[in-house]
Amino acid sequence: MSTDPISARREIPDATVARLPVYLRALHPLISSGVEVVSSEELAKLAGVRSAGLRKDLSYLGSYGVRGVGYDVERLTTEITRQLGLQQPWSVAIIGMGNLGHALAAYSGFETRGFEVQWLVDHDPEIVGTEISGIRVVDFQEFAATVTDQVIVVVATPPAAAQSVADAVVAVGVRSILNFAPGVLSVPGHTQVRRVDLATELQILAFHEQRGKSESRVAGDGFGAGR
Amino acid sequence: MSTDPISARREIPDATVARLPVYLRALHPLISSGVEVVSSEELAKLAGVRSAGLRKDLSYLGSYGVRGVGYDVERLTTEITRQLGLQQPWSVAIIGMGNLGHALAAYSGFETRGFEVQWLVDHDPEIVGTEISGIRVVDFQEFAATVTDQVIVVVATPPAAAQSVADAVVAVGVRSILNFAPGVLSVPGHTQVRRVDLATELQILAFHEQRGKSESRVAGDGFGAGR
DNA sequence: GCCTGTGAACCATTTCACAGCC
DNA sequence: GGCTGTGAAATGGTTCACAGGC
Repeated sequence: MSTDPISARREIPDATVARLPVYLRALHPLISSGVEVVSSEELAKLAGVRSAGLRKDLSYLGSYGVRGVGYDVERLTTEITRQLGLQQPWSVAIIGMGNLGHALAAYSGFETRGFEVQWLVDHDPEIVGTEISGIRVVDFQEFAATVTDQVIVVVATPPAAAQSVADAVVAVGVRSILNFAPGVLSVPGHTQVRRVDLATELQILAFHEQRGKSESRVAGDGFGAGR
Repeated sequence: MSTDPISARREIPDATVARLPVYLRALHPLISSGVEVVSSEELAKLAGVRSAGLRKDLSYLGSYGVRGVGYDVERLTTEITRQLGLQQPWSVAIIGMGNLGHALAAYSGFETRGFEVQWLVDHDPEIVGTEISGIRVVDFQEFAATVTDQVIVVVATPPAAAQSVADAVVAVGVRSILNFAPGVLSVPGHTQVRRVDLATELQILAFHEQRGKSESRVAGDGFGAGR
């Protein structure tokens, strides 16, 4: 089934994959402050998970800890980065330059996290050609003509336009979409879509607050950790 | 193993709760177009899930379908709305009026989905007092002085400020936080936090694209549905 | 006949607990 | 002694398949 060039023989569970970025983020300040070794207990606290869960997650990547000592911060960072495929940066195209598109374009977290915004796309002739955050806005034609491999498309259009944008980018060969527009996108089976929806998140919070069920939960997915 | 055994009347699984907003959204166009009855098959397709899963989810709410017929669109909408606690609107406070805060303030999905932005909060004196999307920006003091019950706080500050903002709102009695700032917030056990993080989402997409593992997945959580 | 509601089987994930190693 | 790595148990979630009711 897998035709893996290098390692990656191991099947990493989806739930673990979803937490790796959190670990990566938690490791960053440790590197910056010169910490060389971290225990599963400490890192788990920083990442908001339980130590047993963290150890199990990391065990899927291989044995990068030292018993009785902990994990080498730098090596662990390298390894997670490699596993996520973030050694070489990924190109990002943001489609839809409304309020949200603007905000996403200005988001500084891209470059530091292995992504590079390479296209800002809109169909409004008033906006096309202008510069936002130092990047020239292009129309869809130009995006389609210059799009390369290893690209992730961020859909930040109004809901009504989202599906046709999705169809268009899929037609151009894009296989990964992050959808900020409300609603479910219908795409062919080999395309991945992740959805980020403000109203959904608020509604889930509302449900739990309404019931006094407010147990601490660090969202998205992941084994909760108290406190 | 519930913490409070007695009030655990009808326990709706977390995974189901996370999908109810999606169903609600899928029902909306049906109502608008006057459809009165929908089958689990049809609604599942609209929501991007499998029909068996949809039926199981809805069964936790009670028996609101009719065998041989389907679900009454209006009644189902009412019931999900009720379960999510969205009959009376929730107040939302957005803290941090940078690019993202602006975009969120302008987001039109709030009102139609049971939420009302009641406070825009920033600490920059240049911004406090100005109007954004028709709402006056206040400082934290004024927010703290006027905050009511049933409020959800959206944290849209830079990462460095997020934890202290969280501490401050928790101190004021807030128990539900939607965090857009990268990083994990540490809060007391009775507070719920959901996290929305662009970089995390992109990294998960990168992982899957890197492996040819691009199977269609409707993100967040939820049983996937092909097509 | 058709479509819901649901026990039972199946599968994924989390937690436990401890063996193994520094 | 301390901390990782991991089988095994427990939990939670999804899918199956069909009984039940219109």
